[in-house]
Amino acid sequence: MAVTGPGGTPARERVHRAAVRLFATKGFHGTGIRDLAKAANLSSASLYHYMPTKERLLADIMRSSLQSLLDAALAELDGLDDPVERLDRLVVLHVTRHAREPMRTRVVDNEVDALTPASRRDVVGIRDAYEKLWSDALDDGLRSGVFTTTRPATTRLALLDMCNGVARWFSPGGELGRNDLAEHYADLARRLVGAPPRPPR
Amino acid sequence: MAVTGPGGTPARERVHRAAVRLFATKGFHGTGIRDLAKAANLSSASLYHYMPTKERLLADIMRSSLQSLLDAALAELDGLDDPVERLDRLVVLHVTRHAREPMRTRVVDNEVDALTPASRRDVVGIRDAYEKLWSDALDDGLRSGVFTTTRPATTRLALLDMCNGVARWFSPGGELGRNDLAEHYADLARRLVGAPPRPPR
Amino acid sequence: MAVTGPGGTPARERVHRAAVRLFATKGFHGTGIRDLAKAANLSSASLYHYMPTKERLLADIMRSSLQSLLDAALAELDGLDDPVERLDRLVVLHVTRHAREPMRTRVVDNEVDALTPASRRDVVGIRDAYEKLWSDALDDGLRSGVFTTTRPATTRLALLDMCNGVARWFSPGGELGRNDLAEHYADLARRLVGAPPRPPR
Amino acid sequence: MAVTGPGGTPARERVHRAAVRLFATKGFHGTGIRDLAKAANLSSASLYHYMPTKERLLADIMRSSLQSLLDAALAELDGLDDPVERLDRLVVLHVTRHAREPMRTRVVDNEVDALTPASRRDVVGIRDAYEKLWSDALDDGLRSGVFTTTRPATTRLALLDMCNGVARWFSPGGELGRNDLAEHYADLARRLVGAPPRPPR
DNA sequence: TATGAATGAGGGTTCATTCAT
DNA sequence: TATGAATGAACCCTCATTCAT
Repeated sequence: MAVTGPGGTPARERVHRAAVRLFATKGFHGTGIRDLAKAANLSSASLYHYMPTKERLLADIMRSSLQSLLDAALAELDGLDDPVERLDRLVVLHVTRHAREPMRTRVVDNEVDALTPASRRDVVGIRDAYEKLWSDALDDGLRSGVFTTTRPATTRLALLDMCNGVARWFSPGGELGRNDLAEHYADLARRLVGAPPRPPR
Repeated sequence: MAVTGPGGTPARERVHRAAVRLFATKGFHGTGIRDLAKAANLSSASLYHYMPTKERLLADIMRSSLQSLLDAALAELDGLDDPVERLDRLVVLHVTRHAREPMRTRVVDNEVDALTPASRRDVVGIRDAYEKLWSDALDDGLRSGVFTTTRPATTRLALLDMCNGVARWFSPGGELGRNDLAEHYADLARRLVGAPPRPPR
Repeated sequence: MAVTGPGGTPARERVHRAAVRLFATKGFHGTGIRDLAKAANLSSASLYHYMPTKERLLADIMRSSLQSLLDAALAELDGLDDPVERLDRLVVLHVTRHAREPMRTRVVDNEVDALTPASRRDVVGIRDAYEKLWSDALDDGLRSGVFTTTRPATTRLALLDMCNGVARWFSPGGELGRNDLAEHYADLARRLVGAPPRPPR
Repeated sequence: MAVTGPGGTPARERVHRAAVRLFATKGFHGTGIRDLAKAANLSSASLYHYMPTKERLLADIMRSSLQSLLDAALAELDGLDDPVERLDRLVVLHVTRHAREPMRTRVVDNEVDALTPASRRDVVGIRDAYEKLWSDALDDGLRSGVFTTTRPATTRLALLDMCNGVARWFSPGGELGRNDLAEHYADLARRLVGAPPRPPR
């Protein structure tokens, strides 16, 4: 039996949605518990039926966001060997997600410092596992000679920063669709690592 | 006769330094006026001799940071026509600055939303003027055929996001020096826009 | 089911009572939010369940006080034509109220300048409506010749000032009761406007 | 050698003037030391060359105001016996002063509660001496039968309240001059105490 | 489930005052 | 005489959180 509060949507979901939106636009510290309550159509006391703490709510959002991204990436890469294809897939997945959920992603990217040390360890752990997929693809490509760069570590960072940027400016209603955007970024990524361009469709 | 408070440094400077550091690491909303005071070796009341308001302090930091970057860029580009050289110079300047003052830059990049509408207008105005230098260089290069990309607007954003990222992870004491870093980014930037690689030294 | 806090009285009422007492004796600006809290047996944070703002609390007190006085006056005068009787009734009502609630009245009389422009407009509006009842009675009496004075406007002010004064010195426990006081003031008022003395009882 | 600060007027006087104006319009507690400084064209630190304390400044203003009123009243009444004439003179003096210096008078009337107990004793002492002149005149008149009232104490209060009111609404530029006003109040006062009207001029 | 009431701690800011210059 | 710098205490108000109902 689904329990839906006065907003028509299950309350827990409403709280998370509201939190994502507010944390993304005003920052964790800039968002008050009352803002959250109002946005979720709940009293601030009721909020605590759906979250243990404001900080834990943030941690949950970040953790689930990153975990889902990691899971998707693992599924995407499953069985693939070719570094170029792995890079392509990682970029397309990453950019697609960032374009589909820019708010959620902005929270993940900007609010790590607001976490408790314990939560922070968890979150950074997942993030590291995710970024290792990128490092591995890059390293393999460099070893096989299909990628070229004089500074692999720095190049990897540049590549990720470039892809992360999407969440900061992409607006879903714009002229450029998510898929076209992702394709374009795959092209850019190949350029960055010195891989041959993707064949035209 | 320089007036220096209990910290050995002129107080106004100490306040600004402390603010940059704290705003960068804990965020504007995460930084209390008492944190600021302690970091500047001042009472919280004394803080108000050196700033009208916490928000105006932030605005001043962002404004002066951006203005100085814009001024330096204008000086750097003065008299230059070649789009490739202009891009090189912009990237080197940008990355050097971001690596020299990562804190200050992080504040500029992350705390725009904490500004008053009025301050925000000012700050965004300067930032737009600065980014126009990049757009112009890119457009000129595309027109002359020395750059190639199917989506100029998106490519410009990707390029800037990549360069901005430096401020988020660069630590001055690391193995890679500021100048080498900047050179490497100039290489990456050329790749991104499809320009010929820079000749080896 | 009445909800009563640690003071035995409904909290909202306790807050208003305390505010009236403190604003009357120490002035609005001389009363701190902590004074108010202590007097209402509440923490200063809890205060804000019962008032939006210290200033709005003041405005509410003044508004309701004046409105209730105006309503009572309108009821009192309903159907009356004779200016002398109207003046008698106004004086008796006014003085009785001022003697019954000298604190509340002192706030109304002394703290208008502490109001926000918006609140001030409201409050002064009600006060003007109330004073118009006095003006009308005076004017009617002058027109009919039952009152005589060379300077009606000034006389009206003198009359009101005289009656307002009660709130500043009347203490409920004194030898003179509220009703006797009011009767005496009705006599004085008649003298002031040159009306015949009231018949002895 | 007169010492005049940057305002062209002796500084001490400027401070007092400013204090009178501000205390009258915003109240003692509503007036900050910085308001005072700005109004006196001085820094807030410099203020303390001309006053020991904000409270003592208030006390000085009130004391000198009342003392000067008392002195003038004593001079005015010197050698007079007739209660009616004494009352006339007191009213005219009182009203004239209140109309000439409404600000100063408002401070005296409204800010007694802001005084230190010690200052308060001083001030109230002078005020009591002054009011005794009124009581004496009234009592003498009642004894001699030229005044009639059933409640002398209350009537005296009503009389004083009426006269004090002038300071609250009189504005020097109005249609009614100070002297005419004072004459009118003398008429009203006679009415109040049941004395025969003053002969027409 | 849902919320009004309640609060200690802290938010940013201003207070009246002192003091070295 | 005049003032910038400095501050502890207090300003009004909001914070995240708890709890009885």
